Amino acid sequence: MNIIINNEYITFENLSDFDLGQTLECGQCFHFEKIDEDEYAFVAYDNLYVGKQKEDKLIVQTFRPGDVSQLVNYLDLNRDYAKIKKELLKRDNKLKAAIHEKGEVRILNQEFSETLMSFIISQNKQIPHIKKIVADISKKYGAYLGSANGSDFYSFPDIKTLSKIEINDYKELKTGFRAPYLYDASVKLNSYVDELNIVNKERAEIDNIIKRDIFGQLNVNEAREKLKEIKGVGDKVANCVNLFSLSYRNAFPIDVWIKRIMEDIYFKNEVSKEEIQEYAEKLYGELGGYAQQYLFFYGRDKGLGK
DNA sequence: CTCCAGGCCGTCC
DNA sequence: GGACGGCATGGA
Repeated sequence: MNIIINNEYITFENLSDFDLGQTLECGQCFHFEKIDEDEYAFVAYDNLYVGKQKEDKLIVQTFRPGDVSQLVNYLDLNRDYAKIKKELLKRDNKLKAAIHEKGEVRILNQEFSETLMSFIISQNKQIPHIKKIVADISKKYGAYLGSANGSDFYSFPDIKTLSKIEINDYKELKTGFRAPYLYDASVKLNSYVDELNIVNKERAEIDNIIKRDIFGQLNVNEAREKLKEIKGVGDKVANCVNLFSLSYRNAFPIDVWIKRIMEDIYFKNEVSKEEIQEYAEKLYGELGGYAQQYLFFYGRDKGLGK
């Protein structure tokens, strides 16, 4: 991979095992819009990016001076996915079709607070509606970041701002029964900031400190239980946060889709979530998160097990 | 009109 | 500890 910086444009050359569209559309994040063929506007932390990819070349427009390494880390571009896929196929050749079709997905390293709130919203909702609510919350409480293709983009509200949002405010944003859950999450997020005595820090740094000092010493099971202290967070939401934000690549979230897909591919009949969890752990081990995402995206696209 | 959505909670046994 | 209904809202 080669990186060239020219004013507000960052160009990545010789990319491998990466597709921006696949990475954003696979269901791991909700704060983006497709604005043209192979062109996406996406928000990470308090940055807006507009990326256009042609084969192994990606050009990203930025909207304020920032650290390139932040974007590289967000997109997980410094990891050897060829090696991961090779190892996964060695463990289980049944992943072949999924990896062949969706093998250019990368697992993002997203901001903890936004990922947590987004996946609390995600329960019992379809992806387009999750995206709408995330955009609405950002528009109402976040900061304006820039415009792309006629649409305005806003940051997801930071923790300090979240702490001022009341249950009824969330209800007005059509979050329904999730409103008290979102409120409780914002209280917990704020308590982390207080507990760690984080003052006067930049947004990304606050995120780093929470990840390091609250979750850094925990294994994936401990982190999941810690997250479940938040109302409205169960096994599935917790594992999504583990995988897509806290970098536990062995987390294997089980939702209605992955359950049906696993039953279709491996079991040929209905099995419990616990059984699937155990099976995935044995089969994929520390690479479970990658396998889960290839399977989820592939299966959802194919309508497997519907 | 019905049924379901990247689930989880409270209550029941 | 396992099963089950309820839950807000929107789209098929």
